[in-house]
Amino acid sequence: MLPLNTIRENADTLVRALAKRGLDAQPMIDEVLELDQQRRDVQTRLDATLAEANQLSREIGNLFKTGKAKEAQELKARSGELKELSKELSEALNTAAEALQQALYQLPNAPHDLVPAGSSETDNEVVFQSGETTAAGGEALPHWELAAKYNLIDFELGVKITGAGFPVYKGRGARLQRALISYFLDRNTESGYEEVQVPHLVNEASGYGTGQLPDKEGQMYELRDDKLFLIPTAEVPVTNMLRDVIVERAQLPLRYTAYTPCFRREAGSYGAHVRGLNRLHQFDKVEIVRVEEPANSYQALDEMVAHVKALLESLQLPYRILRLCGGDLGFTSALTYDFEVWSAAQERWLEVSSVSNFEAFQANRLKLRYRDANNKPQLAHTLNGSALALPRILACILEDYQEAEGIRIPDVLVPYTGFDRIG
RNA sequence: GGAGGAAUGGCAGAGUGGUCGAAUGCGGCGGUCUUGAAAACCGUUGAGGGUCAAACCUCCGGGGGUUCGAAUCCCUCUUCCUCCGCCA
Repeated sequence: MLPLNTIRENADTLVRALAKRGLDAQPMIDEVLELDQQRRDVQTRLDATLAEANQLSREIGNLFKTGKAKEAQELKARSGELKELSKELSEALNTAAEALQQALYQLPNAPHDLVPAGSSETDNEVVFQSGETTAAGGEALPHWELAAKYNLIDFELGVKITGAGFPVYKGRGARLQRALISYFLDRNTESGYEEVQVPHLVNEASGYGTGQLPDKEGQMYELRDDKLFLIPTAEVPVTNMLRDVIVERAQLPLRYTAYTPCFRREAGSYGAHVRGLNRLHQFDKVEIVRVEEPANSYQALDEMVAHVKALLESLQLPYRILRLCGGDLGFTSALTYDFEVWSAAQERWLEVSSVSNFEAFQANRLKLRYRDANNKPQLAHTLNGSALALPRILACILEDYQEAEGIRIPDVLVPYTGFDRIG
């Protein structure tokens, strides 16, 4: 949710920025400004009414104290009127505030200057590409065949237990995934991210805090009896740790890393391109989250990008970095870099990380603030990124590291796996 | 799951119907003193709305009610604590 004062002060800039999403935001902005004005008008009238009522109560109290009960009784009549009026105004205020809130919820974050205009992923900008993208050539097997061949992952078993998109990892496949998790957590921790273990179910307030709610509940699994949601990403519980918090400036930046499973309904996505590990309903991910002063948040974004780069370099996987265009940019993000790794057998790029700066968009919903140089509470900036998403990394390692007689394990992982090849 | 108790400012903790946004202590910040520091003393110190600035309004876990007036009384929800039961 864009902060109201940003909308009031920079309406024109916002409209121009939002145009990059292919959105004509002018009518929405106008509506917000009008609803804001209405809300304030009602608030002003309510305040005046309450002020008079408070004054009157004091007078009545004094009259009673000095034994002038009769005069006090007379004033009660006016008090009753004021009460009636304040009740009406209070309801009007709620209505106005609710309408404003709803309008604000509809507005996506304003894209940063660097975001290219564009309508789909074809308009994303490749900002970096590493070396060779062909590792194994025409003989390469896709990871689902490798997984079957070496008994690493059993997709059918997952179907039996739960359904499609819930694979069972076995033996060295399970061990390799666990190794990756540990490796990523260790590297993140070394870089100053504090490891946290968080709930995998979140309440509604948390869903609103990071922007999954309203409107996107269809993407999450919901436990209706308890009004809880399975997390689609660790971003939700981790960022919501800071909900309703005012952070001292000296404590910034806050840096967290968390490993969690992620649950996504992915309704409507089927077909060959979702085979194997490409798209799952449950997958593992190690996430990094930062809270920053606004002045530092883009430097922080660059650091996070550099960090994820270093992880991929250390695994020696071919990858590229995309700057998402306006049309592909997430609702809550101002600037996002996607990382994609080359899948040698499928001969396509697989997204393994998405690193975003949300600026004050989430903080505004979360009421996450810090004290500025004048000690005044201001909205902080939040950022997060995957470091990294496991299944696709696993898929690319299997495919890109395959040899005639098995699969090699990237050097950095060997201390974690305890073996240096599969097969 | 059963029975009790509690929820107040960064923390601790007063406050049971009227000038209480809230005593006091600790912590924080500023100052006096000091070569410097500590101690001591003085001052200051919640958030949001609103205003050029003020006035003013809201907030004592959430919601509702009683009353001219609620942190204080009533209802309800949530959370926490104690005891019992169950349990990884």
